[in-house]
Amino acid sequence: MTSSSFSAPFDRPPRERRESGRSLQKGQQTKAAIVEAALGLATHIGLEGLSIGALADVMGMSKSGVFAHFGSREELQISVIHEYHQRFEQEVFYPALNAERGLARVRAMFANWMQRSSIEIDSGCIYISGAVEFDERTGPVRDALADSVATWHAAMRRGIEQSKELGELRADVDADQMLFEIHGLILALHYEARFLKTPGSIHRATTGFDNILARFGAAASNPSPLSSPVSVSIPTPSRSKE
Amino acid sequence: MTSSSFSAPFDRPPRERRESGRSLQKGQQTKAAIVEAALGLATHIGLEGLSIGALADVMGMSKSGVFAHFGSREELQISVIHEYHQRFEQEVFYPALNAERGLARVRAMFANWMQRSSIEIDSGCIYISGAVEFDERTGPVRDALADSVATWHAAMRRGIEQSKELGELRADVDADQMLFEIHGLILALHYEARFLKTPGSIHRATTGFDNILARFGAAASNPSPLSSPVSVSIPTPSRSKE
DNA sequence: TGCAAAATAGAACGATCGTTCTTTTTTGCC
DNA sequence: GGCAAAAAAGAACGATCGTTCTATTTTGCA
Repeated sequence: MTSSSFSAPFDRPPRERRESGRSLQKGQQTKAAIVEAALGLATHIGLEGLSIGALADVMGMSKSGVFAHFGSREELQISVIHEYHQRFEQEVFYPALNAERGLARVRAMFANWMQRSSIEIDSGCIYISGAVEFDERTGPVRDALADSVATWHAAMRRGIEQSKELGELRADVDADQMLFEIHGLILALHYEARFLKTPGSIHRATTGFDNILARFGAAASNPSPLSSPVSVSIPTPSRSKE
Repeated sequence: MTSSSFSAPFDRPPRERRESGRSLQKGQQTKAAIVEAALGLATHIGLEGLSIGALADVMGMSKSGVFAHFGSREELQISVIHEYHQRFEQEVFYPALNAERGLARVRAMFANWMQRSSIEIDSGCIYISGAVEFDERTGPVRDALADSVATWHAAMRRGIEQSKELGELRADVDADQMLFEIHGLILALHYEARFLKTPGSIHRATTGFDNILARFGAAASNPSPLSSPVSVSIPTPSRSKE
C-alpha cells in the first residue's frame, strides 16, 4: 500500500497541467495511452528499437502528434521506463508485502518475480534488454533504468536482511551474494527460455532458488536437510495471491 | 588442438577462391581485417548497432568497398559471429582440455570463461547482447548465434557428465540444472558489473561457482564441508595457463 | 455559443541506413 | 611490362529516423 520505499526514485508526476485535481485532460489520457502502447512495443523490440513512426502507426496518430507529448525520444523512453517501474512495483513488490516479514516475504517476492518473468519469456523485459542497450552509455535514460533496477534490488536485499534479523537465514549470509545468485537465475531463465527456447527453464529457476535457500541457511523449513540436498522443492507456505 | 567437438557447426571456410593453398589473396586478408574491426565494434554496440558506414570509417574504406566482401549485412553479422565463436573456442575451451578430464576440466572451463567475461565487462559480449537483439527473430543470424552458444553449452555439459562418471559429482546431479545455474552467474556478472557498475561482482561470480560445486557434490575437495558452507573459496589445483 | 488554448495533423529538414550500379584502381600471373 | 581479374571507390536510390515548423482541428471553460 505505502508507496514509500520501493518507488523512491519515481515519485508522482510533479502536478502538471493546472492545479485542478479533476478528471484527466484529453491530452493526458492520450499520453497515457501512448505510453502504454510504447511499453508494449519496447518490451518486444527494446527501448532503442522503439520508433516514433511505428508508435504513431499503432496509435493511429501522426508522428508529430505523438512526438508533441514528449518533446524528445529520450523523454518518451524515460516515460516508458517509469511506467514499467510502476507495473513491476504493483505486480511484484506490493503483493509480497502481504506475506509475513522475513523469509516468507522473500519467497513471495521471488514467486511474483518468477510469475512476471514467465510472462516476459514471450513479451520481453526492458530491465534486461535495456541493460544491454545502455550498458555503455550515459544520460538520463540509462540513469532512469539503472535507478529503477537498483530500487528493486534494494527491496529484495532488505527482505534478505530482515530474514537474517529474524534468524531465518544464517547470520553470516552475504545479502549481496545471495541477491547476485538469485538475479542470475532470473537472467538465465530469460536467456534460455526466450532466446534459446530451452524447455524446462522455469522449473530450473525455481529449483535453483530452492537450492540457494537451502544453502544460505533456510534449512529449518527443509524436512530432510541431508538426505537430498539437491533439487529439493521447498513449498511456499503462505502465499498472498496467485 | 583438435577442432573436432566444440567447433562442430562452424567448420573451415568452404575452400573459396581457387584451389590454391598459397598465401591469402589481398581480398581475403582485407576481409579478415574488416571482420576483426567489425567484431570490435559489435562487442561494444551490438550486432544490430553495427553499421557498414561506421565500419567503413574505421577501416578507412568506402561503404561499397566494405559491403562487396559480404554481399549483405546479414552475411557480415554471421561472419562476426563465426569469428567470435572461434576466439571463444580458443580462449576458453581448448586450454581447458589441458586439465584432467572431470571436475578439474570443468573448473578450468569456468575459470577461462570467467577470465574472458571479466574482460568483456569493458568490451561487451555478443552472446549476451545478441541474445537480446535476436530473441524474437528468426533467420540465419539468430541461428548462427544460437548454434554457437548451444555448442559451448554442450561442451560444458559434457564436462559435467564426465565428472559424474568419474564420481567427482553426485550421480543424481542434473547436468542441465547445474549448467543453468552456472550460466546465471556469468549473466549476473555481466549485468551487474557492466550495466550497474556494481563493485565486487567478479568475486561474487566465483563464490557462486564454489557454492554450486559444494552443493552438487564436490564436497570431497572441500577441506571443511560443514564449518563454513557459504562463501567457501575452493582453490583450483591444476590450472593449465593463466 | 464563442473563444482562447490545447491537441493533432501535415509537410519538410538533414542525416543515416542497406543496397545497387558504374567507374576507377590495384592486384597477380603470363 | 602488359592484361585480365579482383578489389575498391564513388555516386545515387528509396526508406526511415528524430525533429521542427506551420496549419488545422478539437477541447474546455466563460
